Amino acid sequence: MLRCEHVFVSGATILHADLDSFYASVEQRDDPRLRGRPVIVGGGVVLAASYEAKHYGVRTAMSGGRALRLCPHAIVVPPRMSAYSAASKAVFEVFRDTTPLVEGISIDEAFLEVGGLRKIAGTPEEIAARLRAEVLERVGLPITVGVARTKFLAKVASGVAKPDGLLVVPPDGELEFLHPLPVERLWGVGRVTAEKLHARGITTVGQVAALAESTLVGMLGRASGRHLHALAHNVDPRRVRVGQRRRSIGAQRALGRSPRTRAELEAFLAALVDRVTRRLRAAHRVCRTVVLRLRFADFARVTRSHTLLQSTDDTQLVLDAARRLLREAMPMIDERGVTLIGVALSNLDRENAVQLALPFPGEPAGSLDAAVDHVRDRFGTAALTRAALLGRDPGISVPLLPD
DNA sequence: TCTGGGGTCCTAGGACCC
DNA sequence: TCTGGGGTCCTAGGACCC
Repeated sequence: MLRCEHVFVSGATILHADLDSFYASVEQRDDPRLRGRPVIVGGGVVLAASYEAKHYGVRTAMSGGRALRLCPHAIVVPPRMSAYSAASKAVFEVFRDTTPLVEGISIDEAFLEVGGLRKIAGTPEEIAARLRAEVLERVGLPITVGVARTKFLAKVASGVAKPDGLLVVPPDGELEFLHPLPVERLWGVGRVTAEKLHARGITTVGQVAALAESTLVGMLGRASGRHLHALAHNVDPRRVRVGQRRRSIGAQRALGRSPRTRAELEAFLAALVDRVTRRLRAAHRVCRTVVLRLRFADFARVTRSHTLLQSTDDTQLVLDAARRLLREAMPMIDERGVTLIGVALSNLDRENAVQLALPFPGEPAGSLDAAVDHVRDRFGTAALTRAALLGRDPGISVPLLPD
């Protein structure tokens, strides 16, 4: 019988590893008095709840008041972000000792590709069991692992196996596993989408799979419809990718309901910009778009953004842009009352024609024609306009060519 | 039930370009 | 002077995830 390596690789070789109630588990690990008891991390809002608390219906993102009504004897502890960050680093070390192909999804979950390790490390199931034991031994935290042929199914499997579980979905049992599950298990189905589906009597993945893609697109829009159609049939060709970079960096602050003066808002804004640009520089990255986020008393949200001509990691340049956005938003704030202010930096590391044109203004005037030709040929006339705008700053005029 | 802080991706219109 | 099809970038909003 012929056996070749790709037969193995096409089996269930993707692990989705997910720490259980991560923040709460770290608290229980570090304080023995919390073990076996309902623990809530966070104050005004539940950031994480131990399984003992979840048993009473406490959920992440629930208000603290409601959580305590559901579970009056819960122990509420303030978050210790640095402890969680350290625990996450230690767990990711275990991941990377297992396989070099690790794709981090968030602070407490990752995909691991183990298809090439069969000869040296055993079957994916054996590797997953060992991974769980090692995370417990080296970091002291429970972790659930789902194993499947696709990323999506591995994630569904870990969700079903929680807490402290291991579940392998064999390639010949995928749809039997998937189709009886409620639609909420599908990645990308939240409250709004679930309600739309429920309204048409659709509650299981199997019912979604029975619909034509065009029907789903009609109900949910193009991207969501196609996405859901594919997932319901377990079509997910995404590979595990190493070294995915963040696409935005942000910070925000809830303000409560009391009215705020413009001076107060400016002070909050400066603190947020300082925080976020420090993180930007620590990551050795630059941004080009500054986003101001606001939330009003009625919980409606708006964003206002400005894209700079040039990428930067400079606190003052970002703050100048953020201040302008805030100033323009003041009438809205005065009218509606602001309850949250945030700053996000996006368009990270996006080089464009402007930057490529940058060296040219410093060069002898004779090379400007060559610079203009170069920019226009490579990036079109629009890029040339931007290059010319930039060229004005250093006092050098780049001639705009008639098209 | 009265809501934190950190993210991702998609849509849609307008400006502009080829 | 009026016209099509295809593309990018910017801005704003929204759903969703942990």
